Amino acid sequence: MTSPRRGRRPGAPDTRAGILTAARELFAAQGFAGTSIRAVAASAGVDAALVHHYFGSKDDLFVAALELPVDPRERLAEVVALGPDGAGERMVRVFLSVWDDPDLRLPLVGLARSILDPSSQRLLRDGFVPAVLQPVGVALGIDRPDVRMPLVASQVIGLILTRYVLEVEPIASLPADDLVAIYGPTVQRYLTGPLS
Amino acid sequence: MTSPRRGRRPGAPDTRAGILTAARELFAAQGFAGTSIRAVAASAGVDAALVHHYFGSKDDLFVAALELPVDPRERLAEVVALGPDGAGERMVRVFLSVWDDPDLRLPLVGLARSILDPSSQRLLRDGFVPAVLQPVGVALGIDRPDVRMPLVASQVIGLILTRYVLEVEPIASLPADDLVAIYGPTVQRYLTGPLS
DNA sequence: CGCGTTTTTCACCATGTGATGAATTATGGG
DNA sequence: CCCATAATTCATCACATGGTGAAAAACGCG
Repeated sequence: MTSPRRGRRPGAPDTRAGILTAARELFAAQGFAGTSIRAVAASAGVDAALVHHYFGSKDDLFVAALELPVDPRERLAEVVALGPDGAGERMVRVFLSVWDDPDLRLPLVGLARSILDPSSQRLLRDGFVPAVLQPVGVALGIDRPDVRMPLVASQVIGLILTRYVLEVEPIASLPADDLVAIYGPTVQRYLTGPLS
Repeated sequence: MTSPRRGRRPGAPDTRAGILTAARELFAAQGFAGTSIRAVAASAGVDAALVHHYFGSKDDLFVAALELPVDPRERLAEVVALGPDGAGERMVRVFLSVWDDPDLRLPLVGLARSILDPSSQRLLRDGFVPAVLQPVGVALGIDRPDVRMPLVASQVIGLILTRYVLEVEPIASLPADDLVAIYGPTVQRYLTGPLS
């Protein structure tokens, strides 16, 4: 395609979607700090000013790129519906299936890379844990959800990071069923089992 | 103190140590990307060129700042010496005590913040797990250390991040003994217990 | 067809970053 | 005391970044 010196491209190229795709890939691969707007633009085949046009600031691009098309609470509702028995395995299975969804993987990896960034770490501590996980514990009717759900988080975070971000073998490539069998009992104990 | 326009300061100020301290604090608080050499210099009360003088590049400063005065393998030797029974609790206790050491906290937090940085993530996947953890599994004589030690890592990483970096309550403030009681059985099962 | 709007690039800005080299000051040994 | 060396700052560089505004091209509606 021959680009004009300026101005609108002919046809209906969805450059906005192209930018989002490029952003998701780069944020996942390189993290927020390691990804420049120019890199996103180059990867999308557009000029960097167009990124600003569509998304405003880099922060706004990040938010748009990492927007999940599903609400994790809906997926976790499947866990709650059947009560606390066996909830450990069901939770692990839900987390794995969410992460194994091709449409969600890049945004989720991009999000994961940002959790240790001081400016973003409250996303997890003050967002995900209280707003997503705690209500699950409450809905399950478990004892002390305020204590137990963070324990669940500590294992789930470790599992997700080692499998999908850090790619530590063999965790990275074990079948989901194996991981459910391994981690289900851990999560179950954190939910309902004895803690000492 | 009135600084001269240029030149050596009188006396024996250990500006090199001051720079290292400032670097440790800032890398721990803001991560590598969020910490500039000028910020380190300002915090140490010196000119940024002095940071280059003593440490060379920013990468070299990072390596120097995060150098641990202890070899974690020595601390983990205490775990190994008593064999696989009870090794779960001993491991959790060692990790907590290492992290609770005031001299080690800042370098460790700085390191932790870098584990999800794509350029550094191999430190953990190809460094810590095979070089530090795997030999512990081998020395303990457990079955399948190549599979089990990464599982241990997944929980230890989750615990350390939620307690010391993300500061998720109540994990962040529970006494170490409570955490040993909670996480010891998990690590023990990953070491020697049934995985399915 | 003309025009307003949308899309897109070019040109540029301010600021910050990691890094370099020269000038200056202090120190200690001969 | 002198001088070589080490420590320190100033001045500067090349480059990169997020961001802005104007000019140009395409589109679709009246």
